[in-house]
Amino acid sequence: MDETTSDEPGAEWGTAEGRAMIRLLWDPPPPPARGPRQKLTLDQVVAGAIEVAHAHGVDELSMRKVAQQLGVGAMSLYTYVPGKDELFELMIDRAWAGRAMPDRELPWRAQVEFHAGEAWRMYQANPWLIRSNLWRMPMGPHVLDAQEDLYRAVALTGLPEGTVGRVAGLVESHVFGAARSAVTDTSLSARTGVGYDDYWESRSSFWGTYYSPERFPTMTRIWQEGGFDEEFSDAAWEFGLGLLLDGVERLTDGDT
Amino acid sequence: MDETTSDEPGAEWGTAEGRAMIRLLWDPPPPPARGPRQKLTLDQVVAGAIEVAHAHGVDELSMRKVAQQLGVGAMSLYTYVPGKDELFELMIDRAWAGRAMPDRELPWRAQVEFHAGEAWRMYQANPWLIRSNLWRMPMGPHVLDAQEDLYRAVALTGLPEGTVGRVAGLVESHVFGAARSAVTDTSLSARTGVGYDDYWESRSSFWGTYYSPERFPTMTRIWQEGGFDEEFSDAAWEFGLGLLLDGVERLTDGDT
DNA sequence: AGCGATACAGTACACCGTACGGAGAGAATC
DNA sequence: GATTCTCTCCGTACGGTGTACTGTATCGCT
Repeated sequence: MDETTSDEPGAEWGTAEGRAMIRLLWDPPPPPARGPRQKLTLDQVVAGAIEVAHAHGVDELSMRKVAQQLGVGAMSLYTYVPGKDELFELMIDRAWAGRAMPDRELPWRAQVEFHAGEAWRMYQANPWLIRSNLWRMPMGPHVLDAQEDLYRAVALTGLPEGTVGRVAGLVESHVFGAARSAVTDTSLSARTGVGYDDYWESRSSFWGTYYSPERFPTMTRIWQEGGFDEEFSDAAWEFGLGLLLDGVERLTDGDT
Repeated sequence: MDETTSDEPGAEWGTAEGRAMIRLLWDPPPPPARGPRQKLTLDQVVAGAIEVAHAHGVDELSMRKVAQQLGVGAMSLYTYVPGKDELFELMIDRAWAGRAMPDRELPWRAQVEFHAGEAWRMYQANPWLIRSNLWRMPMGPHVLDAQEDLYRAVALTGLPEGTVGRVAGLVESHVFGAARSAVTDTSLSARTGVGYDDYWESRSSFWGTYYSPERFPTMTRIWQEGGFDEEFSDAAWEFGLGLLLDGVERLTDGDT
């Protein structure tokens, strides 16, 4: 930690750290001119980390495991990356790199729906994105490109700028929430070895002992009507998105 | 990983674990009849853990710290609680216990908005709820009571059961997402010692070096119009909720 | 009084992120 | 060609984590 705390206030080291991270995200890693050749590339390190997250789950993601996966010593990773947090930011930006962009000829609603679908795909393909408390959105090129394009699509509505920002945030946030539910459920299933239906049975002591239809009448009614059956399918989040975009359409109609 | 795969299918140990957790959540802790008197109560343990989470942040929450806070040895906690995960589930249910219920005489929309406001308050008062990857919604009495009441309020719309479940989920998920943004931002500020505006300045190398208005025209426009200024206020999530409930109202109108 | 169950807590183990320092590789300089 | 300087790789170590195990002290019951 060379903090180099000079006379300037504490904002300074934040800059140094931030600059290093930004450079890591935006610049291709400069090949080491002087010393011995590197055994790996930054891309390989990030890919290896993602592989570990896929194989063992994000909770098991550790520098030692990543290093083992790549066939190097644990401390060697620190020549590619300042630390685990930074490695994780790179993983996130790489996941966002897989998001396709919608056809710009489509109407705005179709474009926004396309973006939401891509986000959903991304979370399904990379569940480790959701199950981590390390996550703050990095200012990586792929993240920003995708966000910019979503903003652009929403801006086609002609709504004022502030509203465009909010609506785009709502769309991302909504898909994230739906994915969080789905991933939490499936990862729970994987961990306990029981599926969605079995899970409730396995806690049947609860239903017999503590649950009473008198205390939870609405939940009971919804459950009886099968309202919880397709909770974690595509239909669930598409329904919510539809509601949201209906609201947006109403905004645009009243606007003119 | 001792899976103890006996002749019964894997649901078996899940049951034992689950039953213990459910009992912990729903039954007052049985006072130990036989041995020496306990120095603490389960409630005190949970309260101490929450205190630690508040004081040091959820990342610093550890069994040793909780024990120290309570003036006992680390291992003594395990006589009250099977492990850290279970303790955390108890913390969550306790947080939900603080959620007030709306006046049942109000129209459904006001009741739902009240619930959303309570959820927002809860997340603001307990930021550790959001910054943890341990979180899966426990089937605790306070969680279920609050959810039941939200379902009840949504059901006042007269929508079909499946839709009621989805809308309620959307409301909770929306507030959670907004709170996640807000909490992530403020905790980031606390950690780096720089506020929202300063943060961007501290990464100013990015704006000068890599950001180009040509690549991100919409973001630039929104930023210029001040569209990102009040991102983390109450207005932000209330706007989204309004959009959502507008969509719901449209559903009910078309229903009759 | 003695027995058996139980709470408390010390020690230990495996694992984590990462600071530090040494050994060796290879380009740049003399 | 010899030297110097930089940089990679990695072994070791430190302080932290959750928690299994074990021993001891304490209490209610017989």
